[in-house]
Amino acid sequence: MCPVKALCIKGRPRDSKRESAIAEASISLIQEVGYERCTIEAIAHKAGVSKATIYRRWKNKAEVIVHAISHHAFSQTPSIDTGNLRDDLVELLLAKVKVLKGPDGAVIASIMSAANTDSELAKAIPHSVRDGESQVHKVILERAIERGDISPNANLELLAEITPAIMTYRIFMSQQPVNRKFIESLVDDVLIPSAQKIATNK
Amino acid sequence: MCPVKALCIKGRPRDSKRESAIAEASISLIQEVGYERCTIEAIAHKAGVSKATIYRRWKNKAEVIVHAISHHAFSQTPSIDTGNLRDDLVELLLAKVKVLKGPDGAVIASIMSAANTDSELAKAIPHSVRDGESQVHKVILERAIERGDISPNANLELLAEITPAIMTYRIFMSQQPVNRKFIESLVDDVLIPSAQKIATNK
Amino acid sequence: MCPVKALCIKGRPRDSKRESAIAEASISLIQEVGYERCTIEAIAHKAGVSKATIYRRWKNKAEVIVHAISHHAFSQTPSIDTGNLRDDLVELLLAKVKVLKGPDGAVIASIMSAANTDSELAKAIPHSVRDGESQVHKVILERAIERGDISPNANLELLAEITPAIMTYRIFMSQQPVNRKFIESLVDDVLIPSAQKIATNK
Amino acid sequence: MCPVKALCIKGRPRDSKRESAIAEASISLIQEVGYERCTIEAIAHKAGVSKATIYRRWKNKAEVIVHAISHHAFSQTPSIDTGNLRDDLVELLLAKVKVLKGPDGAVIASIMSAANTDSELAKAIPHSVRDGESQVHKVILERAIERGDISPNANLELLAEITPAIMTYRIFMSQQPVNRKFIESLVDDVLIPSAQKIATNK
DNA sequence: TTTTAACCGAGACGGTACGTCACGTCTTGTG
DNA sequence: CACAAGACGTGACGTACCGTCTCGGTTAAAA
Repeated sequence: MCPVKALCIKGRPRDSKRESAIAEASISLIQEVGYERCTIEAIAHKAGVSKATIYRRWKNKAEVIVHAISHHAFSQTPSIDTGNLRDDLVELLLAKVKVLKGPDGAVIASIMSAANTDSELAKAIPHSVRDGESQVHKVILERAIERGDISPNANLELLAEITPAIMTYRIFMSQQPVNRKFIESLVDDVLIPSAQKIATNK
Repeated sequence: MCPVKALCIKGRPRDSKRESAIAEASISLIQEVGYERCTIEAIAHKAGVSKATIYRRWKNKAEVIVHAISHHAFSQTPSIDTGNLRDDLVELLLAKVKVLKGPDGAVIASIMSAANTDSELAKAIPHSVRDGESQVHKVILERAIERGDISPNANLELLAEITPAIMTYRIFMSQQPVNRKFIESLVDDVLIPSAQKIATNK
Repeated sequence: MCPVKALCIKGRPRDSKRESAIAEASISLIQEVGYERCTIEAIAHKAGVSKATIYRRWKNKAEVIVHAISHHAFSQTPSIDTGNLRDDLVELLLAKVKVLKGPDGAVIASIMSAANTDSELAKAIPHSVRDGESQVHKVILERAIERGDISPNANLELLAEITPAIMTYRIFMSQQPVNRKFIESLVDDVLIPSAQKIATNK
Repeated sequence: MCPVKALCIKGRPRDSKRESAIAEASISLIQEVGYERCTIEAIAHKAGVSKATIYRRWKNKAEVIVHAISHHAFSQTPSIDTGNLRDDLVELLLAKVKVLKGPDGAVIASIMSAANTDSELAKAIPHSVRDGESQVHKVILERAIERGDISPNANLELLAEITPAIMTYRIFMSQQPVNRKFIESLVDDVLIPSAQKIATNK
């Protein structure tokens, strides 16, 4: 007999393998057909799972997607070390564009849809996205600090936020090209000056 | 008889008043109930128009919205003149946040939905958004140039693109707060250093 | 475990009460407003059922109606016994006219619409109509045989088919009156001679 | 000046060629695609005419069809003369079946639809159908009278009505076969006994 | 000859019903 | 209880056809 009533869960326990199957199915469906045509029924079928099993765990399509995204290992930008900050940043951004235009791009785009529908829950998503992204940023920037390429006044967090913001904006909203030329001007005209700024007159 | 065959339009001409009625109805519905609950039937009813009249012009709900947005006059940020660049920018960004969180915020958010579904046509949208936004930017920056506050090396277009990008990202995607503190650090740590950068090491 | 695989029905079984509710709703709507104004949505609403539930079972409005009709118990002509064949037949036909002009008339008329659209499935309908009709016929004719009023050469099935045919034709197609005078001449000039015919010269 | 006001018709007169073009287009569309898919727009297009021109003349689709049918020359059964009544009738009915199963069959079937929808106006239609059909009947029957094959008591009109009724019923409603065997039993067991009946016991 | 009024083709328009699709819930039998 | 299967109510979608209307342009009788 179960001594602690509240912990005594009767019946068949949930199979945790289902969670991951559903998450994987969701992501690959988004990559294949896009968010709009990624239906719950299709996810269920692809995951070899029934709809009830999905809705027993999450109350919404949005939450299903949120969970899938937040457990998705986004393709990582490779570690970069050219020896100087400027070229490190350019290479990093070029690598990021490649990711955003690859299969994970559709996933990122779907975040934006989900975010609109489900503003409350969408809050949780970008952490995972940002966390992954900022890792490489940090390495590059820390190396630059050691070299003395970056002013101690620099706002590193903000710098790490600007790049995904402007690239997402260009690629998914204004549909403008994000080529090497644009990236170089972004690095030379914004990121480097900001990283090297002398003092705040605040 | 019509002298120029190609110009001789047969049949009852489309009533352009319908187009604008539909566009207005779409926008105000998005503002009232959001993109998801803005149905074609509701638009038709509000515009005093039949569904057929809508689908005769656009093949999709997405295209209807795209058209509506691209013809929408977004609320403008007021003209600002504090006398110095830094405060101009802070005031400008504060005003923009207000807009993005007001009724037009829902409209902007809906752009992101439409953009996913309708990547081809979505290209046309942001022009209207950017064009409106960049106007005030230009005034502020030009005034700063006259005062000598901005280096001739500054990349003004890029500067004008960063602000909407990061604000949209924060508000609609990462759901992070966009308060005075954040805006000030954005201005002081990124925009000003970039505007005043001395030379390109390219 | 289900021992017989083929009989093991998975998933929630269809609720057969829905079928009958839909059929009843269809028939009563046809009786009330006629075939043309009997919409699927109205049927669904009257049956307390959703459109999807209807379209899950039948692929067409026509098939819905076909099913409804083929499960409808048409109002029966009462049993008749005047003691002689001639008057039995006259009374029977008068009773039938009454039925065809009553609520079931609209239903019979709708058969003709459905039959045009849905020639394949319409085959199934008239069984129900004929089966009900022929019952009373048989009783009358068998009694007449016992009395010796009918020649053993008579083609009883054909006789039983002529009356609904000519009455349907008159009422629904040529819109001619079907009054007592017409019925008497039909009985005296066609049915009785045919029933009493002496021999086939074939 | 026009002396009789009522007769004074100004403006471009209606082109009567349109009426026939519309009627022909209607009939051939019914023959090709059936009543259900014979739309006003298709008729207009096929007749090289605008919808307005159609609705200027008739207020309904039903009336358009009614007019077309009532001006349609149904394919005639050929004149028959085998020398005896029984074989004349059999040949006649076989010829009629052929007609009903040919292109005009669809037209006849459409009458039934129109009759249901438009009970008021449908009254006018069958005259044209019956008139054409009864012609051949009459010739055959009159010849039989001359030969003395038919009793002077026979109800010829009723006889002429039974055949189309039962054949229409079989072909379009109960979908039963109308083959030579059925036709012979109809002639031998019903038509001939009725035609030769000795006296009315009325 | 000019005016006038109805005709005509084309196709926009409001309306109504259709048949489809996805969501999220519910109901079976089975493990 | 979990689970697969799939029925169910709901509500929006996009389509099709009806019958009306509004254009520019034509045609024949009336003035």
